[in-house]
Amino acid sequence: MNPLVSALTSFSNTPASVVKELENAVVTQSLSKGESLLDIGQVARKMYFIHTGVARVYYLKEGRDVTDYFAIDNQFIGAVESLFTRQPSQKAMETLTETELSYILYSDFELLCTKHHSIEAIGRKTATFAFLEGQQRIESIRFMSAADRYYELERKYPGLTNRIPLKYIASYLGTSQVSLSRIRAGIQ
Amino acid sequence: MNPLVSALTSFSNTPASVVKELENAVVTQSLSKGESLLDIGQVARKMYFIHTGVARVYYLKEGRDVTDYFAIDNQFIGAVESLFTRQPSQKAMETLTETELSYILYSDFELLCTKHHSIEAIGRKTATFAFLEGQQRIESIRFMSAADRYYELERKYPGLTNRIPLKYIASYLGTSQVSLSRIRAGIQ
DNA sequence: CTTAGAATTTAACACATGTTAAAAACATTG
DNA sequence: CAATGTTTTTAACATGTGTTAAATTCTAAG
Repeated sequence: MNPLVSALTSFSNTPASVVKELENAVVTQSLSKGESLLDIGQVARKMYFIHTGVARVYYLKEGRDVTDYFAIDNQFIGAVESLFTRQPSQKAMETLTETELSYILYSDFELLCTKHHSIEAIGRKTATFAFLEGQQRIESIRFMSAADRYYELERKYPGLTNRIPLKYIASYLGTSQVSLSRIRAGIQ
Repeated sequence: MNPLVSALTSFSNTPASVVKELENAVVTQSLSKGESLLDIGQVARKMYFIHTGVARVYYLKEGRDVTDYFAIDNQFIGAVESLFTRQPSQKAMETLTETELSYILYSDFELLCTKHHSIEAIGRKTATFAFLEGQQRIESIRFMSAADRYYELERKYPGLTNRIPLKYIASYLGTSQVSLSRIRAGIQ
């Protein structure tokens, strides 16, 4: 089964016929490093799911490149605000390594939600799950130091910090490259 | 119509019979200032909706009282992690003023989700909306100063800062009471 | 292997914000 | 209207982190 479909349907029991409809709506792609998945100003239309590789969502804040988050392994990635609101995205997405991924058009997903209660249930659970992840992010930003967030990132994604430039890590952690360097040196 | 029901059904078209089922599941209460809606360690079971008054979600972080967020006017409030995960809540809830509110048992809401596709759709949209609000909170924590967040709070809830103790505001804004005082004094 | 460019670390300084503690302002109650 | 306790502000100091810029290390191409 397609990894995206399998991730979605793991949230809920889904009739085989409905799974098949989902499968039909999903597209799989191989991309090389540094390819754009979405540019700033475009309306996002696709929910991506990374099979292998690393991608990031980023944006420009007062001229500076800020990484919003990374997706790796078996994770969803999308410019979620733009997907939901259908407004031009403030955020862009790109691959940071060679990447194998799938996507589904969000409009197709919504059609399937309306058509099948079981998909709607998946949608609710997925959104709920995403909400909880957001809450955890809020907690970690509010109460963990940049150092702690770095160690947490290391723990969660061992080796990531050697695979991609540290400037992306620094802005993701909400700190400067210099401070990240001090953290890595153990200076504090 | 009950304000909680009306807030939920505003997200989506809902058959009158289903609305009636929702109404039957909702309870309305009047509470005085300083009443507990949930204690730390309890499993949250209720989604609250404030008609009038102010309530807050808070928790203890290293012995200190930290306000997670406020609810006021026509807003939902709940210990959402605990509701969703059914684990004992790290967070507590209390009223800060006299409060008129409604609640629905989350288990009842989930039953209605399973029973009616239209409620499931409301659930998905509610969760999506909550997710987007969380994302905005993340942005404001990451990129706005405590001063800016204070002015934003003033703008969004005029007069709130005169209705409730500043220590709650300070911890909500993620700053100290002393810094908040400096902000209010315009010192910076 | 050499060299140019990028990425990372180190250095030096400025400054915003936290901390503790005291003072002032405000609220509440007898 | 005192008197007491609570809330808010002010003061003084320490420190962590951002900034700019230079030094070093790493990477990749010729």
